[in-house]
Amino acid sequence: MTFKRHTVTSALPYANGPVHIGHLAGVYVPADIYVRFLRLQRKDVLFICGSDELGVPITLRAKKEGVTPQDVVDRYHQMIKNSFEQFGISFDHYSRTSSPVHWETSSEFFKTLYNKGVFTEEVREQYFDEANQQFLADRYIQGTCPHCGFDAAYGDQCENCGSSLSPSDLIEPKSMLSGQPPVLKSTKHWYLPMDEYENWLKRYILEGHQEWKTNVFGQCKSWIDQGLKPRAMTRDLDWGVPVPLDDAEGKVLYVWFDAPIGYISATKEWAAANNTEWEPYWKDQDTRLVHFIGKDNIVFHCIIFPVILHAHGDYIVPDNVPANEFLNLEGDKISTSRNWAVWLHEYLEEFPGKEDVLRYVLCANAPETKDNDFTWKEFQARNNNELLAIFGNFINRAVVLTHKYFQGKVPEAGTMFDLDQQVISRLEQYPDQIADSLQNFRFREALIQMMEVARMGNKFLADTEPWKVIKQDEVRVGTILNISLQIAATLAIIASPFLPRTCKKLQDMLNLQDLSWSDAGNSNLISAAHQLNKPELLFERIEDAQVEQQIAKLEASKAENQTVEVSTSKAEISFEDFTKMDIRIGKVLKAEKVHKSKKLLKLQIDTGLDQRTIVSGIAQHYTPEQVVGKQVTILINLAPRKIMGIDSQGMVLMAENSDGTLSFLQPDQEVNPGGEVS
RNA sequence: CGCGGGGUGGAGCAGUUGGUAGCUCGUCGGGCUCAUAACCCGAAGGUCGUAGGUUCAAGUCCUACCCCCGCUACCA
Repeated sequence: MTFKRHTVTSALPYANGPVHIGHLAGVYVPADIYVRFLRLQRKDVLFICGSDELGVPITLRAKKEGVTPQDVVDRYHQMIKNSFEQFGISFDHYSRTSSPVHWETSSEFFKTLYNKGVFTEEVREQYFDEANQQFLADRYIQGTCPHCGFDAAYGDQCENCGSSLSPSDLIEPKSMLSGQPPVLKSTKHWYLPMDEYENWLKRYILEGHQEWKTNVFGQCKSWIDQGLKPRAMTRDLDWGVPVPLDDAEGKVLYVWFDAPIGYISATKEWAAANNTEWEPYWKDQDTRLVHFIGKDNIVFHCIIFPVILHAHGDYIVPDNVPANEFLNLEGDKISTSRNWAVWLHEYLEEFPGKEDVLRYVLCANAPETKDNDFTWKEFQARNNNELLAIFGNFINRAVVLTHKYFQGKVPEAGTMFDLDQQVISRLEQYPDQIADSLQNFRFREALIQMMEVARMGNKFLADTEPWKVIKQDEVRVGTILNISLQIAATLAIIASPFLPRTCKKLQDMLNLQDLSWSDAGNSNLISAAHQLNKPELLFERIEDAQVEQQIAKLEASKAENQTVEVSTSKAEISFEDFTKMDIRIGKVLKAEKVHKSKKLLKLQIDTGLDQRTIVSGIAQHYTPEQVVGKQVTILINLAPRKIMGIDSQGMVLMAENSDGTLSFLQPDQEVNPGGEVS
């Protein structure tokens, strides 16, 4: 099927922090490469994005900082928008979900579905935090797990034993906002009955889109096969798009309902500003809709949003959703809260003019099939050994030699040798190959092929040695350089989706304009006697010092994390309270893993008084063999508790390090079992 | 626990229907020199996560297990 136009979206960044290299590698760089490629093919393409500005975390952040949610999103929206622009992500329009157009659009969308009778209404009991006057999402409730007794289980899941919970399962629930016990209150919500769309989804994805990436397809298949459940499309919250119904006071649209509609709102804004129609981009069957996202977003873009669009009836659904995996940084997960990231706005300041270098590195190392790692050493190596040494060097050789021997005028191609013919015919094949990779979202592969063209140019020069031939045969040198410049010209086209700024420079140097993809591979792209401009270097070497500085910066934030994470002290207790605790030294006699548990070890301990069983959550830090025979400190008069069906009679005291590792508290000399701690 | 993706020489990836393990970068040695040292020649480096199994033959098929990441928390 050939498409008449393309609507390309990239995931809306959440306006709760700046953009980092993980976002870029996963979503924005590939999306931008794809879009620039389509534009070069002179396709009708619209590239849409915007800030996601609604939802709970922003309200929490605002509260913490003592400002309004609007202040928070204004700050980050501006910051994100600017850094994208400076970096060269070529959105046709970058909007935000707090814009009036978006509120109207998502509100109308909801109303349409409501009027069509798509939603089901349900009243349910939900926990409510009275101090904060708000309903609590499952994740904001903590309590004791009914299965393993872990006292910091969340309302949706216990991190200790892994069982999935609902908030009402928790023993002694507490609000994580106020620390107070929440109360149950009934509330009405509107649900999207996803189960009713299972057959449609099966046809749409499982039969219709087997070409989707394996990670995406597999995830969708698993969701559909497991059976879908109705999902609430509204929330009790004061920061969001109000539910446009009479009996919906204090309720807003669920962010995953309104956020993808943000793509549509942004399109409307763009159309209005450009005096054109928005509807073809969302409603014509010959439009190809593509969403670039990260792997955590798959279900929303592949299942929920398509169901919403389909239920509405007027809209097309995504034709592909190329989701990437995640990028790590120097071996650790990127984390906003731990400041373990390379922030785009900082990169732009610290590496001015090197936007393309980052694009190149992130594309070459993109997490297309699995999580990958970004290191500054690799960044340096790819710049120095690939961009500079292979790409930049070839261009420089070709242009410098042309100036040297022909005053910058493109020489005539004379008699072609076999080698020349071979190079030309390979040159002709590359653009189609690269196009094929790009169309199938294999950006890494496309990038390698593009670099092969530069490599081929270098090899051609080395094989033909014009600097030697010039002494005998100037006409032959003319032919050699003519061909070299044709290769350079093709590079100026096929590299431009990846390296837009560099290729702009290159085109200026070659004195070429208005190139399109179909010109690439043409062995007569630059005609004889065409005047080139002066050579200038496309890349500069990145020195060790620059890279070391970045690594030092990261180490500094790592060090900072370690000092900050000491938790504050607990409330004061009386001496009597203290003496109530019977703490003793014991010895581990036996240890075994608790079946079906990740973290628990069942320990048999000699307390001096008796031998008893204690279940301890240390399996991720110690193997059973390591703990047998160890002296440990135990609280022996703790009320027994059943954990995973085992009676645990006491608690082994552990010290926790800032990185979460646990170690035993041990006396520094052998003490007999039963020895008291006081 | 469940489900999805991944686990191939130092790094990033290919490995089609099972038949001597390849590519790019890096490392070491040599050649060449127009160029911000490209290109050529050669070398080192892999128990293809682990353990079984099927087969004349398995990275490739089957079974069990281990590790990393994600989803059910609005972190790409």
